[in-house]
Amino acid sequence: MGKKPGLPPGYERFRVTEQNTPDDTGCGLLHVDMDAFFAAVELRTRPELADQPVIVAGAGPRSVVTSANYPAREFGVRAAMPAAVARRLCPNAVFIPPSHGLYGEVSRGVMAIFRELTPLVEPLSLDEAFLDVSGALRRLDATPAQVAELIRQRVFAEHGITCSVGVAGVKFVAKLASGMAKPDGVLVVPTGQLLAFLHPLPVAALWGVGQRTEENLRRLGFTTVAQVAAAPLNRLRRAVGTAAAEHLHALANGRDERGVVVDVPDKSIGAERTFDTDQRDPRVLEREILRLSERVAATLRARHLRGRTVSIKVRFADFRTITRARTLAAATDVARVVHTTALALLTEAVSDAEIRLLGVRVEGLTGDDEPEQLSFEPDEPRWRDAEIAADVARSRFGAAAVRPASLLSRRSDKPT
DNA sequence: TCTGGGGTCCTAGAGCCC
DNA sequence: TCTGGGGCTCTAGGACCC
Repeated sequence: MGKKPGLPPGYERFRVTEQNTPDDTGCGLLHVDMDAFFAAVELRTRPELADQPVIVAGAGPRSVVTSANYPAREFGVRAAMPAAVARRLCPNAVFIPPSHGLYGEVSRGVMAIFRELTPLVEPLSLDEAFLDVSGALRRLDATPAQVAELIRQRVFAEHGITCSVGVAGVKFVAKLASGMAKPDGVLVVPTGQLLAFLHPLPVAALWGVGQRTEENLRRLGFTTVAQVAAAPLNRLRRAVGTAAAEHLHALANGRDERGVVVDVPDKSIGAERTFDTDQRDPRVLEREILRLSERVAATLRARHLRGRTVSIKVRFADFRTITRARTLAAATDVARVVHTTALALLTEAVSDAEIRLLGVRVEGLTGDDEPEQLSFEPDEPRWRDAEIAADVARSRFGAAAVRPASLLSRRSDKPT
């Protein structure tokens, strides 16, 4: 969401229309991206708002825009923009709080449509996925562009939202194309025109070039993809480091060997919270660390994972951010262990400072069926049993059914 | 304008082992 | 015994993505 839409001058020839069908031979990779996904899902039940600016954002004083429909974007509203700024830019917009459960539901339905067409589906987030349809064309009796159109028709018919599709022979070009096809369109980049498509674009079009890297590249005189493609690797390395230089050079020359990966394993599980107002009370901070540890451990158990490294993130009032990590003797999914470690890290790293955000993350994940190393915490198995029992109670009676005693009282820090 | 929350990947330094 | 270097792991921070 929040990608830069729009077609550069001269790129109409790549768009699929009734009059124009670019050659899609060998273009088996599709990138499908829902248009203004969260806002579009909300508009299904409030169609009378379709032509008005609609912004999905949390209600807190520090919330940001999660999604904005196209009328709102005309006022300059973008995803990740502070909600207060969005309100100033577009005072007449309708603000809707996000309903993440609903978006997950719609997302599962859409992904199911993709999987009916091809087993090679790689979801990137709730609202986008790569599909490799090259092996399914004969069975579907269709070209890649026709599969793209079929997907769009079915997603709209069954879920009432529009999506855009990029069709190409390599992944990142398909992704670029879907962004340019927005809203509600299909773009095909014929294999023979890959470089003609890529080279006029600004460097920021390349996957992995954000604000900082763009600025570094610009300082060295690189503003277009063509310039990066022609650059000596050594000069690029100076701008962006070894790995990024090789990566960008390959992409700029249209090389992207990555295939569609169906099962991308989780590398870490985390949770974080920005306080409505900065906090320095140790009791508030300790309770938040406990709450976050509980959430992270519950997610680990739900996904049958354990992790060996516990890390915390602390963002101070001045936005300076630090992280601290500790690797345990054995992988864990027990909140008690995550909490004890995270709290120790917090106590060592911070004393008496105004804190804006706290986060807890567990990394170095393995499956919970892998052979267990003995923990140094003798009570860990008992804590684990107790937490699993609490998981069961929560699944039956709701999330509030079982909570640590220290999370039950006091509304002063407004637990969420 | 003033910056959420969930992630991944890369770099660089320190410490350790061989 | 001392030293250097390579490889590995851990840690911290930064950039990026949606």
